[in-house]
Amino acid sequence: MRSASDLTARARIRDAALARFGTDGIAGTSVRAVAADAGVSPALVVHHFGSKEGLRQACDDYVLDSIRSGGEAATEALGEILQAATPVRRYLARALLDDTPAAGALFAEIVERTEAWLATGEEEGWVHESADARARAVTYVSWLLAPLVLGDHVGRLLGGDPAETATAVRGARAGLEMLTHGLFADDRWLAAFTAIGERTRP
Amino acid sequence: MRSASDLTARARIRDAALARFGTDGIAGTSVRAVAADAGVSPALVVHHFGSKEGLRQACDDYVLDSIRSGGEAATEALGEILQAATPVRRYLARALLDDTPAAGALFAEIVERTEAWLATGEEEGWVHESADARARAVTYVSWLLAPLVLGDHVGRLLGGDPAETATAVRGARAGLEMLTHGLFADDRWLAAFTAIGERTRP
DNA sequence: CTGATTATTGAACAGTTGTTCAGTCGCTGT
DNA sequence: ACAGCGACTGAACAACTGTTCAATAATCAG
Repeated sequence: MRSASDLTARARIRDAALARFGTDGIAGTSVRAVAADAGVSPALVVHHFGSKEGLRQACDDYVLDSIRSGGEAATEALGEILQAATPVRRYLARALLDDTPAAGALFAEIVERTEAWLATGEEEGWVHESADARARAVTYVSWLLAPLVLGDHVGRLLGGDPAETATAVRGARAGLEMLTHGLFADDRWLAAFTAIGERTRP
Repeated sequence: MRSASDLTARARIRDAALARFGTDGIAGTSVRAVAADAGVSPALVVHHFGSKEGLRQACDDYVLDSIRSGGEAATEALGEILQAATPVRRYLARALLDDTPAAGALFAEIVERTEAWLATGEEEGWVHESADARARAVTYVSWLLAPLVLGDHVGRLLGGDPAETATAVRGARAGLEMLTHGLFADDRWLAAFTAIGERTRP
């Protein structure tokens, strides 16, 4: 019933909320603004979603479903995210920063998948071994999401439109370069940081 | 005059705003809440800062000064940021997402410094060469800031308190590992992405 | 067609928002 | 002592907030 008629006012409200929440933040968006964007009355928003919080949860669910149904492998999921519609990206970034339960679950889920994926890579020999597989997976995922959250700044400095696919690809390629050939030619920084780690837990 | 008496009500208001803005977002924070945290009347905060926007700009300036005066080299600046007081970190993350002019300037500034720093490294031989130095610098900086913006999620999955220094060090070490030895043992992903880049601009 | 269920609205509510203003307090220079 | 000045406040303002509710329009089963 829901997915059958997804061009209804309900869907329009959700899309409007997604865009506005992503642009202005959840707290910075009024129900009236969402209603105006969707071309309906504020009362209809409440009728369909119960409350503003309900509307936010509906956005959470929609974004989660969009991403989960996107790709199976973690890397493909990343590609989907990067090329997904901009409103979804922006909303996801907001949700991650606002520490929405759904966003937290999604982050944990991606980390889980990534850790398994990297473990497979280790077994098959195309991923280097790590001293701390968990921390590596978490850091890797946070790096994947970084251009998503900081998209505006990254895009601005890379010249093109932040929403432009070419800009995202350019940044991602530079990242893969670092992840493949490494950035530092010797281990001076790694050694220094390892020393700090030892000093923290003597 | 300002720095002379930095324990005044004005400073207390700024600190309270920094914390509240970082936690609840700027739009989600009321002047009354800031005033209550600082133990003053709402009228006093507008007396000192003109408006809520003025208060936000004062926070911007304060954070920028804190970071700029921190370290000279980019890496040291990073260390300062990571170990800086949590409210400043949170506020900076919010400002980056809200696309504050000051935050944009700071991001550009860090990228500039980092690009120069990496160029020096290339000359001195401890940084690998890159096909796109600019994109690499931008991506590298966004990776540096990622755990800052996603601090809550990262910290949660790394077990410890997100504000705990040890947790941040653990994640940073895993990152340096990837940047030193690389993550991928062969260039299958890099080749694939380079192909995508070529396909985007034929 | 009738009846019932759903979609949709306008008006209104109580509370919160940022901001204003007249006025009080405490200090400092003369 | 007294005038001046900045820190500081309580009360109030208009605008906006999320939400409620009765009433209307549309849809659909029988």
